[in-house]
Amino acid sequence: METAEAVSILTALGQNTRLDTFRALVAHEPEGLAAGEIARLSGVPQNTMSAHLAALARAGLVRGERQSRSIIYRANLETVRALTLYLIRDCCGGAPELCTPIVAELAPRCETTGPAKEEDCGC
Amino acid sequence: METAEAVSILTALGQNTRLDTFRALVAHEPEGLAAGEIARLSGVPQNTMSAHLAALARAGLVRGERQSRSIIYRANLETVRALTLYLIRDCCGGAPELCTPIVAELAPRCETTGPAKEEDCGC
DNA sequence: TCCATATATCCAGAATCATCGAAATGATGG
DNA sequence: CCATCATTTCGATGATTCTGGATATATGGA
Repeated sequence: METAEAVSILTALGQNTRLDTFRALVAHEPEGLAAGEIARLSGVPQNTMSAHLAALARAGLVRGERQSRSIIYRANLETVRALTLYLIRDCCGGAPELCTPIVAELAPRCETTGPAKEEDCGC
Repeated sequence: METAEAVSILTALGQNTRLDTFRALVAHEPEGLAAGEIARLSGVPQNTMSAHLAALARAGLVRGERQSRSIIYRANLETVRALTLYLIRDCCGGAPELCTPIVAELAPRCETTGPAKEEDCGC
């Protein structure tokens, strides 16, 4: 991932309404939510929410698909995965002390066989 | 981490100059860089960079320490670690298909014993 | 004390963003 | 075709952010 793309994703998530919206969509995977329902759940006017959803979509964080009258939005976890790996790799390249604790915390199973060595860390 | 804190970190990194600056500081760990040197490397006026560094510091992403005349800034990887775990856990809670591939990609060693089971994933 | 260096703060202009009322677009059923 | 519903687009307003010139503060040396 290029830095410019990371900036756009970080900017999209760096706003309260949008981060909340994204979290709501993640929580409603895989069914998704209609745009109007998202707005109603958040107590935000529909056109305001529409603008935020467009921003999230531009960053590749959500995708909207027309389904009859409604447009169903769904979270795109692949983008979060790419952003996460960008952050970890970009940091881990210069400082492996970041990668190891994250892996250790996410996959405690790996701890029983010892933490991953630096040269095995995909960073 | 609360969502409000995550928003402030994401906002701080969601700006080109600041993300570049942070990356430069990560690359110069653990010595750090003087504020003026950062500005010169980026070709950004000194006072503009000072404002960006203040924003990064407010988000806990960097720390400045006076050393004689200069103020040496250093990246705070702990904040990136916390943000990363927030993103993964917040997403993984609703969709474990995010956590597993990240762990698999970061710690290939864990793959040889099979990917972590969902109930073992710290998400 | 005076000067040079290094950085932060103050301030203002330009640009971008968030918000929302009003109107337009698109889909469905009668 | 018309009425209705769901959503987006338009347009305007207020708030925030980015930027950089000028100034203030802090440190160290002569």
